[in-house]
Amino acid sequence: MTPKLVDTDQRKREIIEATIFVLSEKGIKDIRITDIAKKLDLGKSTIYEYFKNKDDLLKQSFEFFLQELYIPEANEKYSFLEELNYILDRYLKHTDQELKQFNVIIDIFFASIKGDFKEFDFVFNDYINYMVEKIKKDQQAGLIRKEVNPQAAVSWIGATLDGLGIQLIMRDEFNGEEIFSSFLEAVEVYLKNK
Amino acid sequence: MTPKLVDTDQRKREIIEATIFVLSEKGIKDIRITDIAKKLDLGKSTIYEYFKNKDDLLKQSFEFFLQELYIPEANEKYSFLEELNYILDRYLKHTDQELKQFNVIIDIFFASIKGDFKEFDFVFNDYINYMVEKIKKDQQAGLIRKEVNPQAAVSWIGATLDGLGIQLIMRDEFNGEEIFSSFLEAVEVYLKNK
Amino acid sequence: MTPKLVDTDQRKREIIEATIFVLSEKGIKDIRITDIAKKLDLGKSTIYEYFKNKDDLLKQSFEFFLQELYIPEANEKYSFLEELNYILDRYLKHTDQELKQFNVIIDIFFASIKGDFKEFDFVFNDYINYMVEKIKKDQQAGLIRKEVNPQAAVSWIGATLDGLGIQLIMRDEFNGEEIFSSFLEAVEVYLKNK
Amino acid sequence: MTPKLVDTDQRKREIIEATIFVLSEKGIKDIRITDIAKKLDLGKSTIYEYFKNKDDLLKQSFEFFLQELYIPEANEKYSFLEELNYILDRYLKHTDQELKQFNVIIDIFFASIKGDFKEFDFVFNDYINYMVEKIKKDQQAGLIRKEVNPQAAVSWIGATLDGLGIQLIMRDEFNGEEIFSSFLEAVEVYLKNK
DNA sequence: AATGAATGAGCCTTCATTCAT
DNA sequence: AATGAATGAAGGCTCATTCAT
Repeated sequence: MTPKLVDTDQRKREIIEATIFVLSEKGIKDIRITDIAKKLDLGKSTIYEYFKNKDDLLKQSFEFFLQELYIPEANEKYSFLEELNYILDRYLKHTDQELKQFNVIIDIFFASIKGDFKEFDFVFNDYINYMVEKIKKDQQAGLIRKEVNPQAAVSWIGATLDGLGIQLIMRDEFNGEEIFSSFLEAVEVYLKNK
Repeated sequence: MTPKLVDTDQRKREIIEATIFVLSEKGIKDIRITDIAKKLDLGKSTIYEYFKNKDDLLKQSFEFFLQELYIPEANEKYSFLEELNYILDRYLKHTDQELKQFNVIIDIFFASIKGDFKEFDFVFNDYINYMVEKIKKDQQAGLIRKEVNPQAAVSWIGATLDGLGIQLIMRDEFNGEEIFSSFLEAVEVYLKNK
Repeated sequence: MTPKLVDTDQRKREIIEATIFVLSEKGIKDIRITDIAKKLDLGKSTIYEYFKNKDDLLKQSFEFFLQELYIPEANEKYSFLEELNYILDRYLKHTDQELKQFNVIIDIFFASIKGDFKEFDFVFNDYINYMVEKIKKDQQAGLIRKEVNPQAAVSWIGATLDGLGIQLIMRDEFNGEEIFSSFLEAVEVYLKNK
Repeated sequence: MTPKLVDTDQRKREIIEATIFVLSEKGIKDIRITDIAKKLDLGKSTIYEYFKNKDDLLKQSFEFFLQELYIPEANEKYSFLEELNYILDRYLKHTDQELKQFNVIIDIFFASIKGDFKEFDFVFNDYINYMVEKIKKDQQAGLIRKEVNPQAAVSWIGATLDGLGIQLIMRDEFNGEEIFSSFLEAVEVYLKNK
């Protein structure tokens, strides 16, 4: 029994990573199996050894991408407002590379909306739940007033983040600085308002 | 010279309306000229008598759709907050029919982001400018504090509206009532905060 | 019985003339019924009142065009060499308008070769016969030596004219002057050589 | 890595040859990708694996065809008149197969004139240059008189060859023998005339 | 495990032609 | 006599997917 020359899992991951790369360049509408194969210098049919079909490949790529993306790990110690601040800061200082990644998120987002990949709702839900818990903790710590409905607040604040992310991509002259500080001020006033 | 048997403007409009209908059912990714023709019981080629190509048809359909959609004139008398209230109210009481329309907006929105129909930026820009003016007027009327940067405020508030609209479609159990009132409160506090 | 408002023959001729015009602009491969109708400000279907189909229209247009073209009338008094001279002179001093006409001839020529309009052989045959007769007359008048086979000579001289006509159209820097005088000299030497 | 089961170069060549065959049967106006595929018992889309599009296929087929056709090397030792003789001889003794090939030349020729494949001018130019050089050499060897302008002579002699080739195809009762000898005599007299 | 080659299904688009009025 | 409107038929091309090796 000879050892595997190429780890199948490894190869699978390579394909997924190539998929995400191509996705970030071309977008979901224009991605072609051929592009991915070419990127890896593999035959098209090889991809079908690892994935049932294009949809399967995309789905698994999305999953992988999202897992990599949302790692709220070390942020446990931050308050809700601090984290919001941190997120917007990342929006602001994004690299071109990150901007491209953002495009992938948008693709997943809209595919999810359109029902093509309904199963990705959970990601957004997970994130919302995480933020809701944060607000509750802050309320107990007295950082946020008790009258605020955490679910409701996170819903619209999350919506704003989504909308701002879209603007970030769309507008060439997106004046993040001003907009974010206006938004942050509003959230702060609202959450602490006595 | 025989009188026109079919009003071509009328027919053109029929095609556009059919296009929007099919769009709301299938989405921009899956719309086929065949579908539209079938819906109208027309031959495929007939459509090409009225539109240069698929892109042209979609573009004109989008234009028509958006014109029908955004008719803010009558609202001139409302203040910014009142109008925001009004918009969210329409979100809340939407019919199934309107929900489907929302799907079309998402498509236009997405296509616009993705650069496929860059020309529709203007619609969103128009709307933003309209809101900015409203805030300025309210600031002069003393309804909104002078410290607020109208541009910045409208940017993030608009983003929220976009994000909420998306949630509206995505989530089956979207608790609009609570979310909107939380959002409105935050905006109000922010704009009037002394 | 009211008099005809538009003479049908007149209208038919108009259509034919428009066809030739469009032909000279776009060539046989790219001519469209629509173009002809548009040129005349007529409905497409009107053309079908006068001609069975596109082929019929083209055929009749060709016929008309050729009849107009080859009018060897007054040239009766010229000798063969004089006429050759005259033809080449027209080649040389062609207007842009005539060059376009030449394109039509090429089209007819090749369509005829390709068997699409086999019936136009006769035109070229007519012309050849006309030239053959001229040579014979010149032979009797002692202008051309008796040893020359009129049929054979006209065949290759005609071939040269065809080939030169093609070069005239093809080559932007076609140096007619030199080429024609070389050709004429050769023909003269050959026909008169004792 | 499995060995190639089908030699792609071979297959590409097969497609080109099939294209030329269909071209010789149907002509450029009526050739369909379907025809070529059917001839080879291949799927239409297979052809698109080897050629970018129909134009590309035609262009490459033309190139291949012309390369096969014009191989004048070995004739270096012949004088201009000998070569002319040789060419006309080939005209005369053409097989049916060659006659069909001639049809392909006509197509290329016509397409080239019409500007559809402008790039094939070079073939004809190459041939003309080759002949011009031949005449110059003969002039130095004293076989052709110095007064002859090589460029001009080749132009009209080439034109004659073109025209005669066309007649060859068109006329069922083309009396080559007589015509060619008349033409050759004329050329000889002209080139050597003192 | 890898893939080269092939393809079917399907889409957009063009254009000559028809037919009721 | 004229034509507006509609369309069938056909062609080019794309792309995910298969299958033998």
